Amino acid sequence: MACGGCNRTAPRDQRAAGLAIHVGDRSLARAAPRGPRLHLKSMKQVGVVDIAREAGVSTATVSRVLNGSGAVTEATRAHVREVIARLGYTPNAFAASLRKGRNDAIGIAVASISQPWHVKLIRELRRAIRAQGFTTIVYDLEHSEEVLIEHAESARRLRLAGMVLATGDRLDAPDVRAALDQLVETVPLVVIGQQLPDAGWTTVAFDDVTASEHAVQELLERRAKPVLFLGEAASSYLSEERRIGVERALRAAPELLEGSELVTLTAGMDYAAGYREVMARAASLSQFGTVFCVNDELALGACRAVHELGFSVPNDVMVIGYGDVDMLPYVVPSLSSVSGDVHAVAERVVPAIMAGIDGRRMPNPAKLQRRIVHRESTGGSGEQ
Amino acid sequence: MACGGCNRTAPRDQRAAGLAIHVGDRSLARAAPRGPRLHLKSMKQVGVVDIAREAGVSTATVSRVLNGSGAVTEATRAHVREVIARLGYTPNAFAASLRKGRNDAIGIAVASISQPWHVKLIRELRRAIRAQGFTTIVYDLEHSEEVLIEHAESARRLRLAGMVLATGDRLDAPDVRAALDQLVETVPLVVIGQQLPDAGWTTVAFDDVTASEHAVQELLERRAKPVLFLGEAASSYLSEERRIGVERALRAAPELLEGSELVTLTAGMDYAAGYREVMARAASLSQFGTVFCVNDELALGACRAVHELGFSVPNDVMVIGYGDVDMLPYVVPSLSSVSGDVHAVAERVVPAIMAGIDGRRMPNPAKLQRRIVHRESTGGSGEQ
DNA sequence: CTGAAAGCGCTTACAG
DNA sequence: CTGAAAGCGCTTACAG
Repeated sequence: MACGGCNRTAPRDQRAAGLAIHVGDRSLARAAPRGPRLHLKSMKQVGVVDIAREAGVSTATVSRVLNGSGAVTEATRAHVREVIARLGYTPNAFAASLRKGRNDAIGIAVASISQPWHVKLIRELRRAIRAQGFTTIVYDLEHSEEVLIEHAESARRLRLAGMVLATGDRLDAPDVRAALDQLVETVPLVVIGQQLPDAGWTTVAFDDVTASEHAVQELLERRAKPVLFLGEAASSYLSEERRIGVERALRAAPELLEGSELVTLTAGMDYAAGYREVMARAASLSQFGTVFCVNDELALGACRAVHELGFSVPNDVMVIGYGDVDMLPYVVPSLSSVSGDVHAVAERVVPAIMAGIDGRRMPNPAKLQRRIVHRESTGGSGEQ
Repeated sequence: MACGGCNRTAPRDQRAAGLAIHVGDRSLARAAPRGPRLHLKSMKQVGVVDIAREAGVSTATVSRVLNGSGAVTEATRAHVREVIARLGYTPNAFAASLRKGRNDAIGIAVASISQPWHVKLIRELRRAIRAQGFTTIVYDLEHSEEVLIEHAESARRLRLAGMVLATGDRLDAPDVRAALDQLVETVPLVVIGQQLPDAGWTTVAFDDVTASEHAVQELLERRAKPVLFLGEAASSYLSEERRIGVERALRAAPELLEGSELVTLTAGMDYAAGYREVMARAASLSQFGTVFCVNDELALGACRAVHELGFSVPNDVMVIGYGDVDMLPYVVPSLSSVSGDVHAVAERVVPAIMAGIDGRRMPNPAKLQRRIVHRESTGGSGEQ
């Protein structure tokens, strides 16, 4: 397409008719085409050849200046930089990565960015990964297997240098497992939170069984009554680990285990679910000494329900969550939680992913320990 | 590098010595080199030529099958697909984008993914953008100008099809403004939340002045006492808008304006800041009828402080936030908030970004209206 | 220290 | 419906 004002070629229509793009194996029909693309400020973008011509050097020299590689005279370097700035040149990341045969980006995929612990983890990992000279790209799985599979496909297409996957959702559904197995063929992977049998990747995990067991032991010392456990064993690996720990602690006192209730949630693990499950037990709530929740959102909802039912936290029933998000000290009553240190996670993950990039496979590090933080909702003190 | 087991060439060392990568204008020294890269499962990755050879067709046909473009016999298509699956081929996104001269990804940059409203917005935008046949890429600005500038640079290098930027932080610092002006030269941009003069992009915003004014008017009807306003005018555009609305409502009653305090926070707008500012006013708290916060996190921290000081929310002082995040109905007392609909935002943003991609510039749509949600912290009822 | 030239893996007119 | 060939914008041996 010719352009009146200049002798350059206009870029092709960005949104051609009937074009289909592939996401995973499905193809999404493209929306109806719009008119041909008008031009923004500039037409054909400037490239290394334009810089080279204008600076009177070769493209090789421009590239060397761009990448700080090879030796270039300080004078040449300064001159090329000046031309780059003057022409407003931005390197094309695709061309560079294609030629180099690698991508310096590492993916960080988390179960949900609406969970504050995952956000903390993302930021900690980003910092640690950048310190190694890599960039990062964030993936929000929205607790969806379909989205995970899609992102795994995207990671392969983008030839990511590595991938970190943090989720408590089960990864053993056949199609999910297949997607991960395929991913790990070409992209080094570190999974945070769960170990699958014969997995071709490194796993970093907390010892949730022990943490839950200890937490319940401490709570039973405070009040020797049955426990109401809220988790989602069906699709959640972490719920299962935590349930096992709770059961283990309760087995020390058979009559307590007898009276306890280990709920399997099926419709989410958010504020509403915690609220709903406790409200549904209005009649039997007084038999429990503790509501033990697999995350802090459930715990907050549970507290609200206890309050609405006319009971007191912690005088009538104690409540504890998992994750220790920033908000907990500020709610009334302040919420107790089982805490996991993101810094410790990042310290294990980064060497493992770097090893993967170097073609080595690092063995799984020892499980990380969690810490129980008692606040008002379990009678307080202890620490913090 | 030769490889004993196969006759293919090993990929180059992924992490060469002394290599530097560029982020913005700085170059990060790469960590010390490790040993040469060992191979994962496969060596040279399979490409279209391998598929073409194995299938007995041309690379053009393989490409057509891959993209669903052009006409291909159903038999050929099926055969090529079989070969692709058998050889485990994944297209190289760099090569495709380089050749096509475009990227079908749209960036979504938000001030902070630790704020639930932004997470809701990301998900709503992702859904709407995908429906248009584009993929998305999430950027977390961490409330940092430096990170924003970095991401703008990244967006240009990646030749993103478009960019959506949602932040209440001021964008008028010279280097930030320069980065955005440069970005918009090549990448269509839509900014959510604030209008800058002579901006080359479309803005979608709420009418925060009016919303704040109305909210304070309603609260003054409930209790005609001065207001404690918590915001961060220095670096926050949204704080300023909201402060103006609050002042406007207070001007109706000069003695109330007189007694009110409009605080300019300087160290963040999180739970801790809300808590700290109210605690610092232990002596004077009883003079205020309302604590008006520019976000929900501040409001939660403020509630806690009121509680610790021995006052009651809402009987002694009312508290209201901004954003209406999911948790608010579940805290005690449940928190009132000024709500903004992410769906309405996405409905304005997507056509604007599509227009930008088509080379058109859409005028700013009318400001969106917010809704005041009264819960227990302002005396409840009203709605919800 | 610098340049000429090949090539990364795709897609797309163009020709048949 | 299919193929041969050019070329997207870089980087990198290689030669000087």
